[in-house]
Amino acid sequence: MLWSQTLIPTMKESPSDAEIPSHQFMLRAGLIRQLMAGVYTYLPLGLRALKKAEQIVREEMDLAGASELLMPCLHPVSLWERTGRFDDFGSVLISFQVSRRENQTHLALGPTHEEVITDLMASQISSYRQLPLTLYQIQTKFRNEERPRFGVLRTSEFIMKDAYSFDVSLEGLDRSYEAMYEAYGRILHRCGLSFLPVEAESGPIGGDASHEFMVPSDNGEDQVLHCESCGYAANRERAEVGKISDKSGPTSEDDLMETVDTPGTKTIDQVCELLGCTSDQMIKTLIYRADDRTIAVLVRGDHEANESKITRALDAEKLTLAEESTIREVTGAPVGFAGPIGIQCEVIVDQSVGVMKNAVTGANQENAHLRGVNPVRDFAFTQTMDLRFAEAGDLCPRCSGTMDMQQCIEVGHVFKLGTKYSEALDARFLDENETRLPLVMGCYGMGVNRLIAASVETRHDADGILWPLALAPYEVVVLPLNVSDETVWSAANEIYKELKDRGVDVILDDRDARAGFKFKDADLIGFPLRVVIGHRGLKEGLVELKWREDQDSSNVSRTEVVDVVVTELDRVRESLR
RNA sequence: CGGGGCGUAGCGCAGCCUGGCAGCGCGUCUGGUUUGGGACCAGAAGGUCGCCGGUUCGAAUCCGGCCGCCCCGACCA
Repeated sequence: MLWSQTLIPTMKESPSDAEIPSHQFMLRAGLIRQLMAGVYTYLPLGLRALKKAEQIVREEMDLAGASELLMPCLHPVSLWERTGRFDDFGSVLISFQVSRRENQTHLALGPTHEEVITDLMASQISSYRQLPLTLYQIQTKFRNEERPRFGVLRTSEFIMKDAYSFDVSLEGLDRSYEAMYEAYGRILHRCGLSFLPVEAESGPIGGDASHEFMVPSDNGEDQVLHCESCGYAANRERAEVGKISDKSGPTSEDDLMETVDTPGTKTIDQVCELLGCTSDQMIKTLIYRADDRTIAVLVRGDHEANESKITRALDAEKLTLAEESTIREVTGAPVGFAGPIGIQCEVIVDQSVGVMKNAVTGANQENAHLRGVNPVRDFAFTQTMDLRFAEAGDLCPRCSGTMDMQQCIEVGHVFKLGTKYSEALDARFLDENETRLPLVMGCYGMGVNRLIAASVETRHDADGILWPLALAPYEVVVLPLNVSDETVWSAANEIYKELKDRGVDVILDDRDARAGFKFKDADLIGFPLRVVIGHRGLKEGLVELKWREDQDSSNVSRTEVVDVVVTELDRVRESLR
């Protein structure tokens, strides 16, 4: 490609809308332009990077035994109603009415494709002999994000690889899941990304196992708890907290419980300030409605209750914070003064609360708290549970180590779905005993443009992007210092053509611009390898080679440069296999 | 959807408080000089000052409403 024949609008300055490096550099390097919040055009260079990521994904999916297909973006809403997800998705699903003759048809733009593919399988699969089967597509998804952000990291329209596996049994699903899990690791490795597979919350999509593939990055939206010593890693939503071994009960040195006046203190912070204590000395009492039950959940004041854990602990379907009227009913006080002592409902206790000494908590009467509260002595409970979000420094649930927490970008998510969708959409097959059974499903998503954004976000320096060879829009830039110098220009042109003939992905910067200007652009865009041709070098029969990630350049004979470049590229490609 | 910020030339910004010719830097175009890390000189083009309404002799500037974008939070197969 000749630079002058394509559109590469680089920018010297960063647009003020962009805050994180990936957004800034993708704009400045001329990869993307914004159309509206959360919606971006991929310019020629951006599209090339995207296509490279797609191709890696495609190769690894095929290698893992999956077959590519292409499903529609346009879905009938009726299909979404059959699985109940029209309501589940709410405003995230983009849906609208269109006129067809005298009728109105209700359509949606696909945010994911479990419904469409399961409906397809319902009509196409009839026998166990057709299974197992894994299908995938690479396609644009639409989600009306409440708040798109971070440039291309979280958008309303994005490209996803989504795969779906269909098996006769849970054992089969395990094998299909394993194959996708392995493929995801290979994809991320080939993209040059460092990553962490972590245990994840499967959420409303259902199913009993799920892992996310996380790329550590300060600007990621997810938090991952990770144990260095045993390798345990889990999304903060999911991460367990190791069992606290402290079994000490109350002692004679413990303070006696007393009531203190705390007028007008609605929050933990206000109580702490008034009583001169810290939030980790407080017991936070949250009143929940779990299906038909009212439950008080006790967590330490500085901890955050994890509603997923609470829901599981109670074996509940639906969990919501109680209404003010319910709180008054069980505590006899307005919101803000709840405590475990004398409360008129069931109480469950986080394990960190079980080992507290001389704690402060609500007195279940207006404008009063209790001081010197000691669990067991002052209020009874049969057991403690893990009910809160894990935090950095918490004990690892698998070994004796402690966990750290890191920000991550989620680039992939794999689920074991089971039969939720096949049952809802009646996708069944006959097994060898002539029994009609629902297909056992798994689904596997990967954000293709997130791969690109995550790469830029984690691989850049002050001057610009540091593309891995596998994702770079062009692997090599040929840069003649002065295109009006006939010998320089013809040498550059020849090298460019020879590289192209040898299958190298190369761009020739044929612009009539000053050297410094072209260097800045090459660094900003971050082509992995740069070949500089100038008259000084040519006089001695030399051209210059420089890797974007290296400090120093090297001089190579004009006659050998093409061979050297091809060999070097092969060497680097091999190391990323 | 709550809180905050911003909207003036392609990009980055000043001007607004205190109403009176719409500016600066970069980029673009023309000519010349330059040519290994975002050159220099001379000239030029480019604007419904986000939109609508109000106040005023006069509004980028003051007032009201709306829209858009960014950030924090809530939300997120």
